[in-house]
Amino acid sequence: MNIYADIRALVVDALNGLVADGTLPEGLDYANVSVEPPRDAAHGDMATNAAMVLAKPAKKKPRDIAEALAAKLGEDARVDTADVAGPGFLNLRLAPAVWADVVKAALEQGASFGKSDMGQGKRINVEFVSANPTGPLHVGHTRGAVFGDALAALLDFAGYDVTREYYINDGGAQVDVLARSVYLRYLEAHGQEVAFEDGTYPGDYLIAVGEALKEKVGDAYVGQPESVWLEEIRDYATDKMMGLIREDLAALGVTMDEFYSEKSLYGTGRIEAALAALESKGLIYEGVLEPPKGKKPEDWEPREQTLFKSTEHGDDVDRPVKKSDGAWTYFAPDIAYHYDKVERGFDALIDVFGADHGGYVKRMKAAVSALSDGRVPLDIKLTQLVKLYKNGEPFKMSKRAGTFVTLRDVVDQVGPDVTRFVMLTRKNDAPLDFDFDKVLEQSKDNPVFYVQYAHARVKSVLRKADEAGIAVDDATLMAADLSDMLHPSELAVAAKIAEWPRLLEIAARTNEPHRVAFYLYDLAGLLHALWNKGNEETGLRFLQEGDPATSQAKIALARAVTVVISTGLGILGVTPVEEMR
RNA sequence: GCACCCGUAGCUCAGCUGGAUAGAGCGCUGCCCUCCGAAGGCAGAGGCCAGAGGUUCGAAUCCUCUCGGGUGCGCCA
Repeated sequence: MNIYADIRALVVDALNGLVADGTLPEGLDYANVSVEPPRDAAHGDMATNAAMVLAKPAKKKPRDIAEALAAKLGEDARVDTADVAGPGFLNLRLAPAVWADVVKAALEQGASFGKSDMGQGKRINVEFVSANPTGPLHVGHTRGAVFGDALAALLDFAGYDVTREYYINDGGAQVDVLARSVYLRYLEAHGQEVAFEDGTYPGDYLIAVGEALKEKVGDAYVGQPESVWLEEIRDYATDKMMGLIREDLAALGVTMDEFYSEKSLYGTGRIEAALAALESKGLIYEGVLEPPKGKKPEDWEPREQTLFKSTEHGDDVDRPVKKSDGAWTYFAPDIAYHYDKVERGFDALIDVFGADHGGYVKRMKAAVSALSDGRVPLDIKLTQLVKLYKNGEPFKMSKRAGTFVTLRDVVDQVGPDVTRFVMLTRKNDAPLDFDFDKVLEQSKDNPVFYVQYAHARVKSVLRKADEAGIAVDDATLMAADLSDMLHPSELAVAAKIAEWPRLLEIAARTNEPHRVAFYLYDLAGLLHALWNKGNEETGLRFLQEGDPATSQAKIALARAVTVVISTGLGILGVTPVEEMR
């Protein structure tokens, strides 16, 4: 049940009625007609801009249309009043029964409340994390992981068929570096002194891998040249690293549907096939790129390369797919990978990258546009940096020394639920401050706590009601008489609940799961406000001593709040708590 | 030099395919509470939405330019 959609349908019906009786001309486009919550509650429950949007095409004054529309809408039982305001807004005040219905719908639909079919079962691929398989995930990856997983859940809830996918960069030079680093640890396991030069990974996490390798192959590789061991150690090490990464993701509660190997694209003709597809469209040529203006690289010299004419699809310059020595650039397998996604039949693609990859957005979009002839949209979401703090002090880390803060460090300290919620308290493209102490604080300043507390408070009421012998199962609550739910604080909560399906549609359409987190915070705030009012006006308390019927009506509203909070937290991947401890 | 992201209250940030008098938390000021319906409550001050043009009935939102911050810019993934 989406009350906004219902009322919009009502408005459209009324408009059609006006067309039928000749007040409005035929053939009007209603696309821009919207029904929204007004910014100021004094304006009513909902407002529509229909009169203003249609004034020009209908060649009528907005206020005239609004008044005619108001008369029609007033006939519906759901509309109490319809007032023309300002330049032609139509403010609607809805019948109390509408809010009662919303509460009941939430109870009836439970965990499905807010689900929609906007996705129409379309297949959508969300690629995220895709960290190099050279070590454990760090904080930056954590944000991408949480964002991608929540986005996937959000889209799933909105009716899409979602695939969560991880692209394993196991085909480039970085996995050779990994292999050499593991080899050093392997020698170390054999008691040798080794030095970690630049261009190797010094992190401690490879010690165990070196030792495990020794267990496996003994001294077979000691003193041997790279040609003997590189390939095998590389495969062995990337395997181990992916195991590590899967465990990290599991600790955060993230499960991928698909791990796609870059290496599987090599030597199988896949890259060649993707480029042939581009070539057949006349988008591949041999050419020489202009050096970037202003900042010219020291060793720049013109070279002929194989280029993808990405400028035909919105990029700024054409991009090389082959190096001057004939080897593929990293971009070539990326093209092949995205070609594969298109060929697997996805209707839409989403890539989640770190903000430092912002420079690749246009070329990836160009590639997908070209490969799918513009059929498959690709949205690329960038996640900004996470700045770590402890007690308000910046938390320094150095990747060179191998002392970076890992996903594990974060999850072990504050838990997966807190980690996930906090990561979504900012829009994806805004930097995020993460303070290890503040996120655990039990105070109103902490959104995680604030939302969980609202949920726990209601759960506590349900327990107390049960102890008092009042039935509070959903079936009973659904049957409660809500006609006395008239206090502004109660109606504000009900109205917020009514916004839930609409909020989800907006969040899914914009691919912005953070909106769910902000919404939950607002909803929790309204619940707390109502609760606080109950301190003074005892008639607003959920539990009314000796009056089961009234209690059940009040509790129905509260229970509906927990339905939305637990569903919302579920989308964010956070477990709602039953009580605060 | 070019591209992308960002610029909203003292601070950290929301702001719906363009909608009415631009919101929240912190901080600040004032009042209230000391009740396990605990982990505070209520109210108030505080804004040229970086700046200038443009489109529109209407712009924080869309377009152009300027300023400021971040990221990136062939043979690294």
